Amino acid sequence: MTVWSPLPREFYERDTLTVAPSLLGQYIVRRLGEQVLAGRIVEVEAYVGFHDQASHASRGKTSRNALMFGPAGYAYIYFIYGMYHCLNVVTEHSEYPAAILIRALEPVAGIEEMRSLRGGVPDQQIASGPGKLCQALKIDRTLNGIDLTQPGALFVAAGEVMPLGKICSSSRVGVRGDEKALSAPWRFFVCHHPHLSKHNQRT
DNA sequence: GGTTCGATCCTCT
DNA sequence: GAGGATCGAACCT
Repeated sequence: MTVWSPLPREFYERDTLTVAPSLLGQYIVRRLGEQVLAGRIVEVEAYVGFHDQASHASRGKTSRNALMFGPAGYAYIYFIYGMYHCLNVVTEHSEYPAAILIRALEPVAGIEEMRSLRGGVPDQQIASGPGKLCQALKIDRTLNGIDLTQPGALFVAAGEVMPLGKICSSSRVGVRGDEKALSAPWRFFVCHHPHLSKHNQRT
């Protein structure tokens, strides 16, 4: 049985564009009673600061995005398009809005349950997208604000360090905003990994 | 109180 | 590649 050891808060209190690629290779762990579901992070996106037009924080602090303005190491989970949830980890310090969207996982534990939650799609599609991985791990707004540094129902556990040479980046997916927001290469992923979301993979 | 629309995904063409 | 699903937050009036 694998021991899942949560990453400390200090991990998230660094510059968001440093934390984002560092999350690749770490694990998202979801506990459902006795059962443990887990996946290796293979794709993320950074949303940083007051003026990132792609970020929910760009229009100021609201009840929805308040967590982004809070301390690091907590989950910011929101409901989107009437049917999906997205999981973010909050970074940096209080009163500065920053978070990292978890976009894709490679399932590593509880795969049978994840398959079932996803309706039996091929394994490479179980968690290959932000909405999909929330389905696969049974993540919804009831987990919004949970402390990801504590070994509870949802946390991030230490994995292996991803070699720099295996990390690729690109512009972010599905965002709107000014030229800067559209062109910023703030999507990070494991190059050529089979469990990525379906998008162009330029380096 | 009404309208708009989204950090998505699936299905159909 | 286009369109629909489906609903709550945000932003009007």
